Amino acid sequence: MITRRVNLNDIANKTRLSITTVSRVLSGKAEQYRISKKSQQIIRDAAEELDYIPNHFAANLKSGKSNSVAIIVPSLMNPFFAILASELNSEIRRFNYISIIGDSDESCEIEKLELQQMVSRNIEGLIIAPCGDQYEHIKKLHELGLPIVCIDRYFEDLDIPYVSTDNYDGAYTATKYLIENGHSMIACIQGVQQSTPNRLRVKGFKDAMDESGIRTYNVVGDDFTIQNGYLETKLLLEQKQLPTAIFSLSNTIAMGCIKALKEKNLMIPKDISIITFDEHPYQDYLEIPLTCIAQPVSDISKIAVKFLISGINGSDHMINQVLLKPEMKIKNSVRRLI
Amino acid sequence: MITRRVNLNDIANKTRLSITTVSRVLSGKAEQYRISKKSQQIIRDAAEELDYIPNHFAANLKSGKSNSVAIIVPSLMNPFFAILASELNSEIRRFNYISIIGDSDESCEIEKLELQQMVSRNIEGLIIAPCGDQYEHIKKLHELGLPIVCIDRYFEDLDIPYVSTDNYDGAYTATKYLIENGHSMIACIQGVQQSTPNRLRVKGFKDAMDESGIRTYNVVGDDFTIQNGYLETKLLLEQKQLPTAIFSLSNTIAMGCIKALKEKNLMIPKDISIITFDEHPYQDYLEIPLTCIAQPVSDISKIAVKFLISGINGSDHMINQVLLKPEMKIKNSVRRLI
DNA sequence: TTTAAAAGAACAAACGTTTGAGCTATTTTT
DNA sequence: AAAAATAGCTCAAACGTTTGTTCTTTTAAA
Repeated sequence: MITRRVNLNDIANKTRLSITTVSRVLSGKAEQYRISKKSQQIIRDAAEELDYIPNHFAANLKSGKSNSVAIIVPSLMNPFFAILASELNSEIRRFNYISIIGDSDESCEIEKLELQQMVSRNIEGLIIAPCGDQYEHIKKLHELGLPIVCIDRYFEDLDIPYVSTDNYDGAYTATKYLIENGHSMIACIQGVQQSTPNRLRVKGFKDAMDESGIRTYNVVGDDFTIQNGYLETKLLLEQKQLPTAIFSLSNTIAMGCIKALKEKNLMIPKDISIITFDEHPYQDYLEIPLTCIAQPVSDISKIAVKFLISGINGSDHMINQVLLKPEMKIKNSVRRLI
Repeated sequence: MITRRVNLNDIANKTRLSITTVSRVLSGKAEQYRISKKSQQIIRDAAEELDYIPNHFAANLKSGKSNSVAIIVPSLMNPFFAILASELNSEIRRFNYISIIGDSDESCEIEKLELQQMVSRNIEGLIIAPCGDQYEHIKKLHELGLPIVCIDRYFEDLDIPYVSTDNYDGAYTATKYLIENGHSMIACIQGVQQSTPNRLRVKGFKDAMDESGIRTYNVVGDDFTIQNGYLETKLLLEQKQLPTAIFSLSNTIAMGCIKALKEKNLMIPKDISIITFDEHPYQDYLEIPLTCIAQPVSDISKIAVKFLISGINGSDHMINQVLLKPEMKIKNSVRRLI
């Protein structure tokens, strides 16, 4: 800014009242400190007239309250996280907090750096979908007293609050559904292996398979990206024995999957069936709407913010680690084989 | 935070050096102020050991540099803006700035409020896709010296820098393409009417129609949402005389469009052709990949950030209002009628 | 050897708020 | 009429940095 911003001092000078009084009126503490209605009006008018915009930095320096929280997700390019971040952002704003959004690009190093930057900006809380299984830096902050809520990805054996989907249940349900429809040659394309959701989804998949006495199955892949879905599907299609169904562990993977199938002129669900984790608004407009395990993104956001705000206000919830049930939405991408 | 954070004073005490010296070393001004290598090392070691994280608020209060900029878009739910915000976010980070992302929800009131909040957080710059044609609040900030870059939507008659697509050209090209393919009954579904891109797209559409001697055409709609695309298409399909082609002015509108057509069992492009503004990664996976006018989102982001950083550094570009040519990507959604 | 310059580090004020404590004038209670 | 309470407001320190100036010590030049 070229021109100096108007500050409390300017208003104090103009109104011939003290900075203290002005501060108290403008920060809503007028009643508490018995400032007369008249003075209040004078101050408010002056503030209005001078276009006063408070300096949060100065305020925070003294009060310790920054009114900002951080949101860190592994990739904003992934629509799942983009939508999540967007919902969190507006939910947080409802509590008069501002959010600083960070993208760790699936890198623990970047995650640490971003976290540092955000702490140095005096965030009062953190909502994070950690990118891996490294949690030292997060744990340290938690122990320092920073309210933290993990979303989507979390650490099972830490006592950091989290809100996520019941990934095991979702994967188990999806797999059972495939099996019930007569599939037994099922390939599973996974995402980031060391992430909790991925582990649990794979576990749900395997358990369902095992329970049904199906011994041979493939679990491949290593990233929640279109790219990974595409490449892994390509590879799967090279095998002598083609799978009759693919279980994709994210919407991005599913997209890559579809692309690879298209290239081979394989039809869904005629030639191969697909079921995927995640719902995406556009999924319904695909050639074949995909049967999916929809995560309750809105609920996750709302609960996460609720937990965080409670934490900030020092009133922790009794339970603060929740898994919400996902919903299977049956469309047209799974063929009935029996 | 429960525990007090480590500050410069703690490090000064530990190293028996002054706060000033510590500050200078840790903020990279050691050489400039001739701090000995030895002292530098001592200080850096101590900082490391104590887990020092600088307090940006305090730093900013003195220096005036907040190292943060604001990004405000009309709706993060719209993938176009979500992707744009995401790209801007990472581009800005490359310059060691942090971005605060805001969502004005297509409301000028919210936009003003957010802007206030951000200014009070001492942002050094602003990248905004303003939601309407109201610009007083933005102009005021600009005159106060805050570097601003408009993206996507902008004000033609202000001298605020902007980076956007050549919307007129895109719309003109798209319309001509439809006409060349023998279409003459063309409906255009628009978005927010008072936005510059929308106005120019409509103008491009009309000019192309007029030039081709086509006098009758429909321009309907009022929002860049799936909802709007859906409803307007529904209405269009109620008419006695159906259009042979629809020109959708955004990817969201196109989605609504497709939904309405599906419900009526109309096939693209057999029964009706579609061309749309915006490209979306998922668009290619639709039943019928949509022919579209792709905006150079990455380039827009990079140029916008470049302009902004120049502005912040006080070195304004000669030209700072640019329109990038969009690219028509021909897929399969337009039928050749002749 | 004296003087000047350079190296190395510290002082202290400032940034714009918030906040506990204190002050004066007025009103209420005794 | 004196004492106590209340209303209304101000003082001044503090938050954790940055920064222009100043101080001391060492090194180089005369």
